[in-house]
Amino acid sequence: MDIVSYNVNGIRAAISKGLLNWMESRKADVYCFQETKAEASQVDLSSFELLGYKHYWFSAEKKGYSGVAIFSKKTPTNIIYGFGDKDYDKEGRIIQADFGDLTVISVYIPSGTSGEERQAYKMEWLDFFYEHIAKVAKKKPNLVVCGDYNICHQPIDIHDPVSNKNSSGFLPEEREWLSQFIDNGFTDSFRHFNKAPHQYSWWTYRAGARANNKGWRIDYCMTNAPLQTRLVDAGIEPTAMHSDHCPVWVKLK
DNA sequence: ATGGCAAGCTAAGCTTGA
Repeated sequence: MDIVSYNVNGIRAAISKGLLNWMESRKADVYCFQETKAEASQVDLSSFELLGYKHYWFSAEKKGYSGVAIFSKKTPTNIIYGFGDKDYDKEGRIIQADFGDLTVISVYIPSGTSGEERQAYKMEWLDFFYEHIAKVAKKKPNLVVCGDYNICHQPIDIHDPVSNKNSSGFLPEEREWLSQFIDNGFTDSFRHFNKAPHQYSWWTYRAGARANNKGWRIDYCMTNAPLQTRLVDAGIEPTAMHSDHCPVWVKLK
């Protein structure tokens, strides 16, 4: 099972930059997308269907904002759109697909960069999400939680940990939250296989950051403990250029 | 310390993003 997570920063923009051709050659079993910034009805779905993908969308109430989706070769045995919470579901940030005994979640954790209010919301959201995942994990033994976490875990995961020590996405309380999430039974699959520094999944569009690899690793494929023996490999794919993020992936046997 | 780029809404500039 080859699972890819990709914050596409607007799926319509990504399509115009060749997302379909990339998906066709990448041939993943499952694509978890974030920041689709569209309703399914705004996209030519037949082009994805021609590639053999079923598609499931959970969009925000606000047009052109946020939104997650799961695309898969196999038809899921079950799909859950959102948390099942009226308030937390307004921004379209989580979708779950079960494939038999394997459960895949695509999540887009809020950014806290646009001000104190949104940072506070992010922290509150993280607590809610943590409890939600704990509940899902009780029912679903094999769980992959893919997405844009908007948090760098360790100094190795960011190009400049010193100047960013007060930046949203690298705050001590966010990093501590991610440590607890991992301690509670999840594996950062990329770090499990790759110990090297300078491996990122997001770069600002500004100031040639990507060309200079001045990035952040904020996208993760987290796998729970029962999947440990099924981990085959994990990686990031910075050559895919349809977004300010790049795809990250995990392979399970 | 500041600014720098892009997507999308809505129709020139605003919001959000990290």
